[in-house]
Amino acid sequence: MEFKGELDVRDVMIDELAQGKELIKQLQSLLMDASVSMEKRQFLMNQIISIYNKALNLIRFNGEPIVPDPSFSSLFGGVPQNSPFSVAGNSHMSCRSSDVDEEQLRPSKKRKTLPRRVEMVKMNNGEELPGDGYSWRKYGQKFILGAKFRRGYYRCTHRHSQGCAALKQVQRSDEDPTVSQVIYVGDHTCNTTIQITGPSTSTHEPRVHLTLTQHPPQQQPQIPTKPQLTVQTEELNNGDQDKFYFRCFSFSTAVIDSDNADVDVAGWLLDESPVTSGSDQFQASPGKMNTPESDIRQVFTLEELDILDPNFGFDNPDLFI
DNA sequence: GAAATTTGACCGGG
DNA sequence: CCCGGTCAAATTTC
Repeated sequence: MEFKGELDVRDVMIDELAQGKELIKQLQSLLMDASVSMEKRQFLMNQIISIYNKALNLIRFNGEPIVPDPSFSSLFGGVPQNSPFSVAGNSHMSCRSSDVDEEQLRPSKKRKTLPRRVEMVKMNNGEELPGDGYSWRKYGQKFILGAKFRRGYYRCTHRHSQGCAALKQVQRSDEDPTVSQVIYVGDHTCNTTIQITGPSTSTHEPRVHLTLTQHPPQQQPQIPTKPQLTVQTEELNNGDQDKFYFRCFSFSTAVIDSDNADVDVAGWLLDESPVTSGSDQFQASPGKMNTPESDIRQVFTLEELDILDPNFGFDNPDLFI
């Protein structure tokens, strides 16, 4: 049997350690913030430990394959047992599947597969998967050897209408049934828009529109992308009544598109607590969200949002109730 | 009635 | 031949 050369192993190690460094930076800022939950910190710490374990193993075994823990089925790509998987409390903490793909550690004769992204998702009420911004159609489920729960197979709803080839697989964790591992396979090539119109009164037209748009990729994507959020505003002059409701997605990038300003907002939005209120003032049109309205929560007023501030950051934890 | 889900059959890679 | 992934008919939900 043949394994990757020393150079490849070195590259993988550099990747791993660089990622570890990034996570430590994240952890550092989380530790400064008292409002961040213990689980979230634990999650990051476990990720860091996992990465350093892998790097150590690479050094110890000079790139030879590390036997994955059998309690992680093939779905988990050989993530060590001390991975974040056992840690509850975080939705949509994601990592590139290549992080855990043993193909990185040895050459494969298998044909190249579609890009994959792996996410650990904490389910709402321990039962239902929070929405990810896409519309999916289930096409199968199967018991996988060694797993307690069936794996669900989903494809993009727009597979036939737009030829979108995106797939996802969902499997509940054996250890923590309130957590599911979601694997996104391939990228969306569909162009879908979900529009949410803000609250209106009898005397005013709606003033805020949230539009979730998935654009087809411009180039060959390396990993599946996430949708963009556009916040469009009109007549921002009504003080307290300008509250609106924000969907709990995780985004890699959101775009605020105001009358005269286009503001790019980088950062991740994380679902951290159960949704509580506000769904009665919410309208969705013309499409529908693929999660229940209870998944919508009031987050901030327009004033708080400070929509014209180009430095506005969605990753400010104070925004989230 | 259309759309979504369930479920057993089928297929192909290893 | 086994197993993971997909298909498609049947069934359920909206």
